[in-house]
Amino acid sequence: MALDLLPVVSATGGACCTPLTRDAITEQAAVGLSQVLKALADPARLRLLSLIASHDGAEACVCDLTEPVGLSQPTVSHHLKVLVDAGLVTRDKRGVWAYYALVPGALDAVTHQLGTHLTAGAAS
Amino acid sequence: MALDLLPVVSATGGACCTPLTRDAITEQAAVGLSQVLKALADPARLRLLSLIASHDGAEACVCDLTEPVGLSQPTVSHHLKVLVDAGLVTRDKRGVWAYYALVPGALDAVTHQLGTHLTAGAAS
DNA sequence: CTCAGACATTGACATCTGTCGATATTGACA
DNA sequence: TGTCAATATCGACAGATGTCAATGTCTGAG
Repeated sequence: MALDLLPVVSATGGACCTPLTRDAITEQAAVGLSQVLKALADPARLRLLSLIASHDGAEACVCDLTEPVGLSQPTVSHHLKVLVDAGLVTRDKRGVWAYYALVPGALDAVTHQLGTHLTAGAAS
Repeated sequence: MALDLLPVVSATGGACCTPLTRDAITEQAAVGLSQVLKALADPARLRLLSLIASHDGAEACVCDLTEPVGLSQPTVSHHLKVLVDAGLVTRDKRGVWAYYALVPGALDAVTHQLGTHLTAGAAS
């Protein structure tokens, strides 16, 4: 096929398009980053993370968290599971109580990716 | 009613609770922050933001964005509206074309709030 | 004025998400 | 072993969300 010899210019007329200066985020990276952001994008979960960070040693048990957020115990447990699945907190069951702690650096990784891909003129 | 004289200790037995070292994020701040994070928490919108950031001058028109993300034009327009409403990008219609540009500092404000409230031992 | 093209809006639909009540599971203790 | 308390899981429900086809709106060209 000699079709590849044809100039497929499609003649847009030199219109609106501005030139690219670098590559955008990949589909795969966007999906992964959005999954962590989805875990963060809820008022209850933000409060839970903040409460955990505010406790001594950056860890807290469910009984510390249920009352301040004003939600039922199953709902709090559900939100904490979402945060664990997103890799933002860890769960450590000691006896009857479950202690949740921040994962060091997890949030930094998110903000770093945001800055890398979503800031004008950011190179690496 | 003399009920308030009763010691309502509820005797939890001095159990699991760790002490607070500072105040957590307020409900109001959590709602506001989560709204911006919801706008970010979508693969298509992350790619749109990244594409805009990758264009010269950190701005791009819809015709630059529809094809790379692989979605229909109304869907892209919808996502861009979400980003505008969240204060992450601006819309500037010049003639027939609509140019979308990053809002400088908008992303920094988000990451700064995350670091302030969600990092262990972060003071202010 | 009419037409064509770029973009926004609408309406509809399937799917995802947050919430709760009810129930199951687990560990401490008598 | 049996009971109690802390937490997780299940089932159900209302509301939010992402997507597209169809249509509307606006601008520039002729």
